[in-house]
Amino acid sequence: MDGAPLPRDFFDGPVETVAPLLLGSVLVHATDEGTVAVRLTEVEAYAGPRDPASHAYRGQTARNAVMFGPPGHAYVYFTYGMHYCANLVCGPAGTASGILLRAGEIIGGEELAVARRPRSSVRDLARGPARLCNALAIARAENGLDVCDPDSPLRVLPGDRIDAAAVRSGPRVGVNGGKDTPWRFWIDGDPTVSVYRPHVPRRRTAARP
DNA sequence: ACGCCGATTTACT
DNA sequence: GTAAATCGGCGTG
Repeated sequence: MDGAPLPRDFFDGPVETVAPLLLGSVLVHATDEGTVAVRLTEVEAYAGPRDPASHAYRGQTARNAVMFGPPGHAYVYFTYGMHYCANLVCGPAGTASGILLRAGEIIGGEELAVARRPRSSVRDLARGPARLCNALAIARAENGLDVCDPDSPLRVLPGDRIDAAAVRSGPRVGVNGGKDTPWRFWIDGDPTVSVYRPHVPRRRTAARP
């Protein structure tokens, strides 16, 4: 897995424009265990403070601070008490927009990815945002890394160009606000695209008599 | 095939 | 207190 990462200006544009162009690109994470690479097949765009579904909607906090920084950096957040999800910051600094990496196909280091996720089939290794982070060992330590830096352990490399006709879009997964915004993008027919689950409010888990 | 549920942190009301 | 950019296990059909 070699070659120059995507240039920073690739990410320096409207997030909903950049997100579909990111499909087919390759995210690489090198650790002391080895290197795993994933070809991105599904992403979601989140705009800044004007997008009710975005973590930046209510302004800057300690968690989302990276979103307010320069483009081309990884915003990794922890959710549901156990999972990590990764975004790539987009647009000019301060725009606070990001592209959630929802799914991909493992194209390098499959053995290591399987070792990290022994219960998953090969197809499921990075099929879902938290699974993708798990397979690539992306966690808190990777928050803020520059994916355009050739020396960074976490990088994004250009991939084969995806024909625009092969890119499909639809509503984002698991979000309440902005359901009418079709900012989920995926490669049509790719088996590693996550299964679409419409948002269903979960019943409260609290207070039982 | 599908539905329910628990795990358990973070941010916000 | 409670919902959240989730996942895997276990139940039922």
